Amino acid sequence: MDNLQARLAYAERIAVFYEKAGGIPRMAGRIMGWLLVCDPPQQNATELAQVLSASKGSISTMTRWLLHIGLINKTTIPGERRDYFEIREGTWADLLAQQFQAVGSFRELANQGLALLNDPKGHEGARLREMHDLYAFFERELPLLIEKWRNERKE
Amino acid sequence: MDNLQARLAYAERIAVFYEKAGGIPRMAGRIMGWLLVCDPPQQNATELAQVLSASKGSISTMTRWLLHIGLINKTTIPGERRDYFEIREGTWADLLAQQFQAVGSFRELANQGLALLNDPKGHEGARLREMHDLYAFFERELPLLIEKWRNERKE
DNA sequence: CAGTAAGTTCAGTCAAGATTGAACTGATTG
DNA sequence: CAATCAGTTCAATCTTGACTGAACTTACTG
Repeated sequence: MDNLQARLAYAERIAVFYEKAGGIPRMAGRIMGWLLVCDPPQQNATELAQVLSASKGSISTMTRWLLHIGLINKTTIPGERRDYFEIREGTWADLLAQQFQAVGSFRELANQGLALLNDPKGHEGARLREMHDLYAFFERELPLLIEKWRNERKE
Repeated sequence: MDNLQARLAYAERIAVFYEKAGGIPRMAGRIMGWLLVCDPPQQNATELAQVLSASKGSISTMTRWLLHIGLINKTTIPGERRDYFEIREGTWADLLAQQFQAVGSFRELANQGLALLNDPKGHEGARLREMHDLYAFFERELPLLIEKWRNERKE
């Protein structure tokens, strides 16, 4: 690999981004970033710890977490006892779909708020009704969009 | 207000949610939550500090931030020198639109990653191409959705 | 102009959570 | 069985950033 430094810097940029945007721990973001540009695409824990200058401990914790979230795969090569990690195919659509789930919770939260008001249908409830209607709209539409994407992709 | 405690608990729930989902500071979330269910919908800094058991300092910092982001309005009642804060109308659509902006940045990040590879169009680039295509798709579609919402709303 | 009320700023404190490092388990190999 | 390697766990440390409280600015009011 010629441009190791550039790729590492890239992994770092990915990490910073995901930290801000999605609340993903820095080190987990580094792993994701590195797995996006490393060669070969499969890497074991020791390699990750070395190239990212991280402890085995945090690699272990974060890979477990990334597996749990479903962003990476753990594979083993027959005859080897090391575990290899790689970006899971379809990760991104799933990740977005998961983030979109929050929309449903917000719609629900708006409902709970309306239940607290004396006159939910009156002027007092306008703030929460706007919130509710918007989130309900997106709760309906976003899954359709993801569907559309998956169909376009298949062709 | 009869159910003060319930409304405060609600503000807290909103705060926790936004903290997880969007990286919004806890106290800013409390202010948003409270402004959603308080009566009247306008509240001044002193009232906020009192009801939320917070220091004037953090109220000042967080209201400034919320104003900057555009989630609330600052209004003044003629003849009074206090500032009143309220949820801005159209806040939610704007907030979503803003969060959707991140999608564009991700598409851009994917591009930068592809530029690092020796053979972006080959097998090596498959991971990043998937990321790129998905985000490009949503970068195109999401603004249309918001548009659609705004139109539906107007009618 | 003194007094008071509203709001801002900022240095210091505190808490949450990421990261490390060392001790551990378990599997493999000579 | 001793030695080594891969990986996990967890207590301790370190970092980041929210929050407070006190000193300050500004503006109104008698």
